[in-house]
Amino acid sequence: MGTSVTACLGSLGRMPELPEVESVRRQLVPELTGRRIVDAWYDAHPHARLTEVALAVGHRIVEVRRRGKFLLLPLDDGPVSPARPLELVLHLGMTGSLSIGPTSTATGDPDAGLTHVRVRYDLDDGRTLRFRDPRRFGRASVVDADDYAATVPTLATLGPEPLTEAFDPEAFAAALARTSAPVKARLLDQRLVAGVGNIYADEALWRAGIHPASRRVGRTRAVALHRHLVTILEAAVEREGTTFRDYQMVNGASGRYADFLDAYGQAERPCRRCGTTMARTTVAGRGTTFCPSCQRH
DNA sequence: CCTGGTGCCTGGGTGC
DNA sequence: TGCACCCAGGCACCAG
Repeated sequence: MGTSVTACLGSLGRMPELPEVESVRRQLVPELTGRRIVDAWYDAHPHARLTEVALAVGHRIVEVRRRGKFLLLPLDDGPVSPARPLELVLHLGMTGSLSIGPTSTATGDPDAGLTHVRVRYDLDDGRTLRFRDPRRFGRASVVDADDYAATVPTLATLGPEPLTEAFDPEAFAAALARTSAPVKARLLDQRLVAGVGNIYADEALWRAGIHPASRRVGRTRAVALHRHLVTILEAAVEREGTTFRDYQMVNGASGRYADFLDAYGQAERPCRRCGTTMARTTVAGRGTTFCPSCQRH
């Protein structure tokens, strides 16, 4: 029961996109599945995106799922069976991370030496799940399962999971054809496809040879972009296991992961495809790196 | 409906 | 060494 080591299951300095969140999910499954939440505490900061956190108390975590960048923890009926099943929704934002470690009674320190803890859940195995979030961009909410429209808007309109058959190339191409916004803005807005953030948007657009600010992406290029998105996300999910362990900051990414990046963080370096100096601009309000030569509008 | 712009938040980096 | 400034960005929200 319990452990003296606090396992960190977070982003460790990189913004968590689908592969990072999937990695966290896989680490959480053996720790949290079947555990009952016996007590809760949360940060009362007025801008904290923490709602109904305490409703989880008394309920067991049935499983640990993921949709896009959201972690979804369905809860069992608990002591008082609610009209609808409850679900704990977690989003790591930019800087969020989760850890499982000793309870406050074991250490005398509620946060076990950790900084910026926003939520604590004491578990029935004598350990505590802690949600850390220095910049408060993440969220934690207990909501009615599968009824997100009023509670988690982005989740309510979330697009298909890119690593499932629900992510269809023809539907993706058709959706892109229907928009006039920059293609990168559409990749980031979570409705066309779930889980893509700034890093993988830049990477996929580079691979597909598409300018991030392009407002016209025809069927052929859209299908290529779809294929590259899947390939890149699959590769990133595979690499996550090692990325968390030997974490080192290099251009905002871990040591091993940095070698994998062709666009993100590569400004002023030669394009790995054509040698042109990579450029940096702003698209959809986000820092964007691209090759001005081989990524076309 | 769609689109683009702004604010939230704070650690870390830069420039003087 | 100290200090002011500014950037990173996922998502919510708002105006047009």
